Amino acid sequence: MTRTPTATDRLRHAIVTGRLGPGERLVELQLTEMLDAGRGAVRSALVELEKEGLVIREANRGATVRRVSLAEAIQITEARSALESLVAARAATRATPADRRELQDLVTEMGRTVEAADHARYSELNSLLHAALRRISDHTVANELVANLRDRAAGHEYRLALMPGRPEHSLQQHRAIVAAVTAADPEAAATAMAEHLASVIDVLRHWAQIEQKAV
Amino acid sequence: MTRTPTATDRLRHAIVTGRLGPGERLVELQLTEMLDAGRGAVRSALVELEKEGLVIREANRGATVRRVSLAEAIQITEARSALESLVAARAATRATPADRRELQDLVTEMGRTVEAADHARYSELNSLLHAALRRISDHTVANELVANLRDRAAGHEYRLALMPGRPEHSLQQHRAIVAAVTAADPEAAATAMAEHLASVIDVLRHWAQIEQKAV
DNA sequence: CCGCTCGTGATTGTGAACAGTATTGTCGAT
DNA sequence: ATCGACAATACTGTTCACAATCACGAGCGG
Repeated sequence: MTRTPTATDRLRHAIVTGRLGPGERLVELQLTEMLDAGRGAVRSALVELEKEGLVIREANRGATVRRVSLAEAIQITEARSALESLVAARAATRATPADRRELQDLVTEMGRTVEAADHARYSELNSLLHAALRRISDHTVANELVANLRDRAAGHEYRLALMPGRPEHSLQQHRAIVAAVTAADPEAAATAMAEHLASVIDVLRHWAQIEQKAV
Repeated sequence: MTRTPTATDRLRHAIVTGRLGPGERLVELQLTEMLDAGRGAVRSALVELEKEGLVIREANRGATVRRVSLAEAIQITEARSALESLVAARAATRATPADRRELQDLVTEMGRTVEAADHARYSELNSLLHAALRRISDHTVANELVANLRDRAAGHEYRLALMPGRPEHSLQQHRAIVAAVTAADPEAAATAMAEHLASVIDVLRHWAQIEQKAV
């Protein structure tokens, strides 16, 4: 029984997938037909998504899709790094033999997709791997926060996989994470995860410099 | 011009200060007079506070103040630990001389209150110190998350200061944090903060065991 | 030609009424 | 006395209309 997605879910999806671009105006009346919901539900959705950091609302001036700057994307990833390190450490202490198998299977398939240069599938496996770690960690609070942070930075992360040489780099880091988790070594898992996200942050910083030059 | 607190702010305050206890029913019509706001604003406040984890809403059954178990309080503090370590590290790299002075003044006053056994003032200084670190860190994303986590666990933290011997212990840890920050040593600041919150978690775990025996 | 004021349209904010749903209390049968 | 059906109640969820506010542009004076 997978309950039907709420208006909030649909609106969130439209934003993180980019169907509604940054800065786009969100007029309540328009959203009622787009989401097929009453104005009350739409208002509620806007309030929720504002709390999630996906939307900005100004009094009497309406809501817009939030523009997240590169500087903010870096902060988001830093926070994610702190939390996902915790998640990885916990996963290392809690993973069952079946879990370890699953993680290893995921990285081996990631290796194949890197060879095949299948970016879309790689990105998907990437998500699956992180999701698996979150499930194994069973840390409700951290998982909720991480999920939110991921959504917020979605607009900036999608181009990561397209960077030349990046998948190989990323693959190695994921191997290190999974190795630490399967070895039940929480400290190593945390540092491996931190290093992985630190390298993501490096890329973002690099882009930030380019962007500044362009202006 | 400090803008007047919204209905959401007032309701949040009532919950974190314990004026509305865990499990208490939140009837919209009652809240309209308690907060002096329309039902729309009350609804919006409930949605927001649900996102903040302070309130639970069930369809057609109304909202209640969320009960946070000790196990959850531990998770919350773990997540806070991860994020506040990041905050402390950033504060260490960004603190100005004036900031360092302010931090040192705070710990010396904390020392005096410990001698005087002034629990209330100590708790207040504790908050001020953490708040100062957050301000100095200038890490919007992490600060927002930490503020939220702090509110969530508020119901469990208030009794920490009453534990015998705890203030002395806590004071030492805060000294270590401030020392690392003033020394501009981010790694040391992060680990000092992590140790501080680890000891808080230890106390919570200790309580959890007692609680289990009591059942 | 520039700046200011004032109207107008669009959109949010709010209050009231109504409908839908869970809960509680009551009555009757066994 | 206990249980089940059923009515009464209390609340939430939704809709509607209207008031409040802001952005934009026209008109006017300098």
